Amino acid sequence: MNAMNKAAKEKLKIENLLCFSIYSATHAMNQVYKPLLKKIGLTYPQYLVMVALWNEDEQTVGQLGDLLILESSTLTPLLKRLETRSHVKRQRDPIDERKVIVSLTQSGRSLQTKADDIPSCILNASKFNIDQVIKLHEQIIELRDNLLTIG
Amino acid sequence: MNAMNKAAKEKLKIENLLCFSIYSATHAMNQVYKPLLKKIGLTYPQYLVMVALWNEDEQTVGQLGDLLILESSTLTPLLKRLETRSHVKRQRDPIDERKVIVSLTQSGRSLQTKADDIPSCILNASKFNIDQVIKLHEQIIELRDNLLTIG
DNA sequence: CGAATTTATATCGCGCACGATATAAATAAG
DNA sequence: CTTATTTATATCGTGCGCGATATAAATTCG
Repeated sequence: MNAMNKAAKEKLKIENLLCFSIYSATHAMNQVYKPLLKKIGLTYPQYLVMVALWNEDEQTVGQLGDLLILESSTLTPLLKRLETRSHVKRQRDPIDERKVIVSLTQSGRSLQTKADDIPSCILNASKFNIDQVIKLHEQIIELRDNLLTIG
Repeated sequence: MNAMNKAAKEKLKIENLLCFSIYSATHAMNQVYKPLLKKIGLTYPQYLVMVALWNEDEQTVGQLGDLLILESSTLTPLLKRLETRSHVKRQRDPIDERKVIVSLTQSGRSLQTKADDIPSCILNASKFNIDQVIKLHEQIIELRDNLLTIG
């Protein structure tokens, strides 16, 4: 192996690590969220759905899927679990019966207050300041959107 | 709500988005890897194990778990699937029968060549240059390790 | 209008990922 | 040496997450 190949290999290795760092950062993040969310009986993906609904109530499965970048095959069972715990209601749109409108119940709305301190706990755990967080966030969004626009 | 609270809410919202950006970036990354890995019949977590073994053959389940930050409850079934496809061999350490040593088969070694071009494909898809990748990688590793050192 | 196509959600199968627990080997303690 | 504890892996149950497919409503096209 010549120097050229070796340098190329190094580059590829570093790039490889980026994907692994994101992959393992997701798991780490989940570990921090888990005990906080356990108190209010939510998983992280369920929490994301609730955050989406707290921001804007009465969204269709499709809208939630577009926002969270998840398929109906992921959302439908998740939403059913949230419905079982009576945090959300699922009902067909009377105007377009193909759509299912997901809305908050009183129980779902009351969860918001209980979840209020979670973001600050996560920020503390990250040990990053706001500027770092904003910059990192922007870069990751850019990376993500680059990856998503392959086709 | 006063200005103070509003500013605080904004901060928390941005921080919230960081976690979501990492979460969705992981999914985006998986989408790019999937067609590339499909050609050689691996999933992304399986690919990570193979990369680990290509770097250093004959590692225990525990060593792989430490490296990839995964539990035995995740690795054992995954390694069994890799064994079924005859990419790896699993055998108890004769010196310490609690340990299971995972080693590459000829088939597993031959996969490395077939996987050679994957890292460059991912780098291209990211549309990032090496310097960006290195910096982003370092930040994410720092974030991840901060999150992992809560206890 | 009526058939073909598109759109929105749901179902199914498979592979993670982890917490809780089990099992068995190795080590420590008495 | 025997018992207790620790260590390493495996098993089980639950919840994602997605591709492939199904179903039914809405829209388009002839």
